[in-house]
Amino acid sequence: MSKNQYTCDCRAINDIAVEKGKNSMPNISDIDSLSGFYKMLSDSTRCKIICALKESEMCVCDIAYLLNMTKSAVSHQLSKMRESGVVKCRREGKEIYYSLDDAHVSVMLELSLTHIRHKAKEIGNG
Amino acid sequence: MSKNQYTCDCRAINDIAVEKGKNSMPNISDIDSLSGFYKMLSDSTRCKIICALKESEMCVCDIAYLLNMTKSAVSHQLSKMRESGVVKCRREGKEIYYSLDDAHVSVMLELSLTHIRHKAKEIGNG
DNA sequence: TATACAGTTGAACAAACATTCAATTGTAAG
DNA sequence: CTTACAATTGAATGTTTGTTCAACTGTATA
Repeated sequence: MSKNQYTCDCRAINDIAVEKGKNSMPNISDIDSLSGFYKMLSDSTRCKIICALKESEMCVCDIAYLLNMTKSAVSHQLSKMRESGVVKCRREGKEIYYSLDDAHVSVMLELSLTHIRHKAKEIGNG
Repeated sequence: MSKNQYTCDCRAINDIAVEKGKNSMPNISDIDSLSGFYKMLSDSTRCKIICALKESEMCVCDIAYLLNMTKSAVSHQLSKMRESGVVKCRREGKEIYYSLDDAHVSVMLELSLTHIRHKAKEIGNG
């Protein structure tokens, strides 16, 4: 395994490790979906919205009030979340009600929260 | 429940839903840790590094070669990942070997990948 | 039809971020 | 001590992104 012809500026040192990594690497499309999925969860506003909607559906005003934000800011985020299939919505009169459209997401949030609290405790105890 | 005094530009419409959301909302510190944790996973380069290190430890050259990137770019990312406790490292001669320092992370990545593939299939089948 | 309000949308702006580049540190070997 | 190379670091750059602002759409009601 020698220097490759693109942007890498060195030779691989451990050929076997590199080969193993190469073989188990998901394809680009899957990697992009994966990082995109986490990008959706990487903003504190969106995390809060998911936590709120886990309890009950809410209209934009409810969420804006709860999070102390403008309707516009909330609406922009909900729009992104809708595009990526995290939430769905329905109109009822003047209001538009949002709810979670991906059961897996809130389960994962809970799981991660437990993990993070556990890790914080570990660090706390040295 | 009336208009609040900060940046929200409306009244809450469903008081009970808002109250429920409020009561179950994690504290700010936990929300920040949560979104920060996902931010670490939200970049495709970092996802690839985690996938690679799941197989075996690697030095920076190996990773740079495998991902076709410069050592510098890889090193910058590894530095962030080390700070947030995702990877750890050890020196061996001139090389510095990186490995995963958080078993939970690679389990979660695998879980999310399964979820994403399943969802892609759903959409594919209508 | 006019008013009020829920919600959306696009442009603008500032902050965050990933990569590049050049300089530097640390270690091994001649 | 000098050379070579692995790796790190800080500044610079272009891109992405969250929020604001103002204008707009859609629905209910007087």
